[in-house]
Order: sequence, then C-alpha cells, then structure tokens
Amino acid sequence: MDSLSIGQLAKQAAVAIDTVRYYERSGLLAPAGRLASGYRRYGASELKRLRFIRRAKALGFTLEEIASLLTLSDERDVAKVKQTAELKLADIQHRIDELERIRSGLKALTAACPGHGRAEACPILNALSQESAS
Amino acid sequence: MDSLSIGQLAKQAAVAIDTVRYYERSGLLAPAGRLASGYRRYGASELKRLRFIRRAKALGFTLEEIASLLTLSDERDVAKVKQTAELKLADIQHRIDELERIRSGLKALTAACPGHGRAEACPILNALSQESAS
DNA sequence: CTGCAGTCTGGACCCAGGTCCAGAGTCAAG
DNA sequence: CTTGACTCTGGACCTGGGTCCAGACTGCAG
Repeated sequence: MDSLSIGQLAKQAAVAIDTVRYYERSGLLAPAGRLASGYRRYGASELKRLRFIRRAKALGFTLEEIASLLTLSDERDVAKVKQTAELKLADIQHRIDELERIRSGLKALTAACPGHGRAEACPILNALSQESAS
Repeated sequence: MDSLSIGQLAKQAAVAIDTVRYYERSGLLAPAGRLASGYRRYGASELKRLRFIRRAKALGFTLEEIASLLTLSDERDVAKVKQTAELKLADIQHRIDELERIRSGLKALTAACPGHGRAEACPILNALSQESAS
C-alpha cells in the first residue's frame, strides 16, 4: 500500500475518478506522478489532500476557496485560515438570512390561502399578480 | 399606452430585454404579437405576467415551477397553487437546515481557533485534515 | 496467452438562467 | 433626410463543478 492507482485513490476518498482528474486539471491537486505506462500513482499525502478538499466542500467552500485554504495550510498561515473561515461563515449567514426572508414570505402566503375557492381569493396568486408588491 | 415595445416592457418589469426574449423562447411567455416590421408589441397582461414571474423568482421558484404556477393560475386551481407553494416552502426549509448545519460546524471551528500559533494547533486545519471526520 | 477491468487523452456536454454578439432592418425626433 | 436609438435573428458564450465519451493502451488473474 501507499501506492494507489487513481481508481483506488478515488474510492478511498469517496469521489469519482473523473473528479480527481478534474481537480488536477484545475490546479487543486498537483500533477500526479506517473508509471512508465502513463498511469497516475498516488501516495498517502494525496489521499489526505483529496479528503481535505471533500471536507472543505462539505463546509460550503468553493473549489477556488479550497485552493486558497490549501496554500494557506501549506504556508501554515493560521491567521489567514481563520479569516477565510470567518468570511465563509458570514457568507453562509447571508444566504441563511436571504432564505429566511423568502421562507417567511412563503409561510405567510400558504398560511393565508384556504386551498380552495375562487382564484381571486387566493393570497398566493394575488401576491404574485398584484401591482403593489416589490 | 397599453402598447409597449420590448424595451418599454422590460423597463417597466425591471428585467433585461434579453431576458424577455429568453422567457419567450423557453415558453414562459406566449409568443408576442408583432408589428408589420417584426417588432414585438405587448399589452398590460404581458406586463402583469412578467411581473408575476419576477416576484415568483424572488420567492425562490425556478422558471419551470413558475411556468407551472402560471398554468395553475390560468386554470384557477387554488389547491394546486397552495400545494406548490408548500412544496417550495419545504424545499427552502431543507436548504436552510443544510446551511445551518454548515454554519454550526464553521462557528465551532472559528471560535476554537486562536488565529495564531502553530498550524498543528489550528482546529480548522485539523478538522479538514483529520482521518476521523466524515 | 487471453480476456476483462482499469486507465489514458482531449474535448464535448450537462444544469439554470441568462448575457452578448454581429449584421441587418426600423422608428422617431429634428 | 439624417441620425441615433431601438429591435430583429440565430447562435455562441458564461458560471461551477463536474460527467461522459470514443478509441487506444495497460495490468493482472487464470
């Protein structure tokens, strides 16, 4: 072990083979070492890095941000890592706020709609049709 | 008034001209009437419909769902309109839940990170690198 | 040695929801 | 009539994050 084919690497990191190659193409992973045949070979550090990427993605980071995090990690720049995480946190919060705004609008409309009767009495259709709403 | 060029329509609905044509292409708006020159002409009902689309989009509906809402509106099917809104509400709620899950993970990490010192002591980097995390 | 699974490449394609373009024709103010 | 703003068309392009493909080659079990 400690010498993995792309298929084994992908399986152990729980990503698709094409995704590994895509990450290499887009600079997120360094070009892999090759066998004489041209087959890629990976070691433990690449597996670790790939898992790092997967976890960061689960935390809502974009691939571009992950590339930056990996650089900062290599540079051991803890301050900037923390700052990046805080910015992402603020970004996530904004998205939550926006969705909650939408949710409260929808909640009010569905709660007010009897679900039967004249279309003219449906608050949902009225809200969408009315001149006044923003 | 009551006869609008595509530019006037777009302006009054606060939408780009290309977007109006795109909506027509994708069936969200019926093919517009034309002048002898081929220029599109619109009336008040198209303006209303376009605004409906814009408001529904602000409530988080996709264009496909909006097409469906418009059909239901034309059919005056209040029950299905309400059901569509409730499904969308559940969808929004799922997205909020997911983002809140991410937020709490990020919050814990940034709170625990001193923002300086050894990289090995940075909980953010550790969480992303560790074997244990999912 | 055979046969099948794995891997290689470059490039096309997917999703949604548009946006932008060139080249041609049109409308309206002055 | 001229000029500038508007509109027409079909099609290409954009973002992000992959996914899929054909055709060729390789690795390994039996």
